[in-house]
Amino acid sequence: MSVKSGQLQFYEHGYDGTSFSHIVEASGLYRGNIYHYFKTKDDILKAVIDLHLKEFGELLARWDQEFTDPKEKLIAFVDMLTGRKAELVQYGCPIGSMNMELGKGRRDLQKPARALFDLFRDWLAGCFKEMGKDDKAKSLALHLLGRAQGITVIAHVYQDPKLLRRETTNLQTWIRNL
Amino acid sequence: MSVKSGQLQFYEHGYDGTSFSHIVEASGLYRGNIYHYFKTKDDILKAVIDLHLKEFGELLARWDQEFTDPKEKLIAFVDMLTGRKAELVQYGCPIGSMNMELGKGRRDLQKPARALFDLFRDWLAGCFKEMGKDDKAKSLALHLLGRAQGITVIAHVYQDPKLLRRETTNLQTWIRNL
DNA sequence: GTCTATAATACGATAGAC
DNA sequence: GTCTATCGTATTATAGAC
Repeated sequence: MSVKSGQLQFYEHGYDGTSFSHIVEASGLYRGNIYHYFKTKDDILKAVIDLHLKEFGELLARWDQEFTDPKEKLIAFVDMLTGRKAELVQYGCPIGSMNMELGKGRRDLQKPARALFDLFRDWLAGCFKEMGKDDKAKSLALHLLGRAQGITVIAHVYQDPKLLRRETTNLQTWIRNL
Repeated sequence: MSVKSGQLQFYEHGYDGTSFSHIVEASGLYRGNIYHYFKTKDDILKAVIDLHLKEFGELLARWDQEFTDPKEKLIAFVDMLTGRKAELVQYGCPIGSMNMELGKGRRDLQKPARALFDLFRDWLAGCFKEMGKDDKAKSLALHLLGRAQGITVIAHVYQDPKLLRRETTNLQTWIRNL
C-alpha cells in the first residue's frame, strides 16, 4: 500500500525530500496510478498522518489495557523511546521532525500533523489525572512530551543511542518521584 | 550581504525551502553574481553556519564577561529562550531545526551544523565544571541542551509563547536547585 | 565587475493509449 | 484498471554579452 510506503519515506527523507519517484519505487505502483487514490502529494501526507494516528492510538489503547497503575503507563511511554532507539537516533522522532519541517512554510499542513501531539498530550494528561494531579495534568503532559522531544533531538544530532538511554533513565526517575 | 540574508531565509523557510530566487530577492544581488562568492548552495549554508557560530560565540563570550557566578550564566542561557520567544514560537530553534532538516538526507551537511550544538554543549559544560561538577559536566550540559530543545519544539508546535514561558521557569528552578 | 538569458535537470501532476 | 509518455513549472547552476 502506498500510504505505508509514504509513511516510511517521509520519516526517513522528510516530506519535501521525498519525491513522487521515491514513493513510486517504494510502493511498486505505477506513476500515474497514485493519482487514482490521491489527488495531490499533500493528500498522501494527510493519509500518512491518519495512519500514524491510528497506529499510535492502538498502541496507547494497548497500554491502557495492559497497565492499571498510571505511573506504569508513563514508564511505558518512556520505554517506547528506548525501544525505538535505533530509528530515533538515525531519523529523529517521526512526529516531532514532521511538525518541525511543516512549521517552515507549510503551516497549513502542520495543523493536521499537530493532532499527533494532541493524541499523546491528551493520553499523558489522562495518566496524570489518574494520579490525582487534576489541575496540573495538562502542563505535566506537555512537560513530559517536551522532555521526550528534547532527548530525541539530542540523540539524533549526536547519533548516539547512549545519550538516549541515559536521558530516558533520568526521565523515568522523575516519573517515579512524582 | 548575502550570508546574512541566507541566515534569515534558511531559518524562516528551511534550507531546502529557500530557493536561490528567495536569496536573490532578499539580498538585492543579481542572480549570477552570487556564484562569484559561493560555488554552490551548500557553500552558502556553510557560510551561514559560520555566521551563527560567530554570533553565538560572541554572545557566550559576553556572558562570560558579564557574570562570574556560573549559575547566573546558566540562567542567562535559559533567559535567551524567553528573550527570543517570538521567533522561537514562530520558527523553532534555528540550530535545532537546521540539524533536524539536515539529518534527513543531508547527513554530510549535518556534520558542520552539529558544531553549533558543540559550541553550546562545551560552554555549558564549562559552567557546570565551575560549579564543581567535573565528572557530570558534559552530561548535565547535554541534559540542559535537550531540555531547551524540547521546550522549543513544544512551544513551536503549539505556537504558544506561554508554554515556553512556563517551561523555562521550571528549568531555571532546576538550575537554582543544583 | 554588472547584469541577463538560459541551460540542465528534477519536480508534481496529467493525458490518454491500451 | 494498467501502464507510459509527457506536460508545465521551479529548481540549481552557467554562459556570456556588456
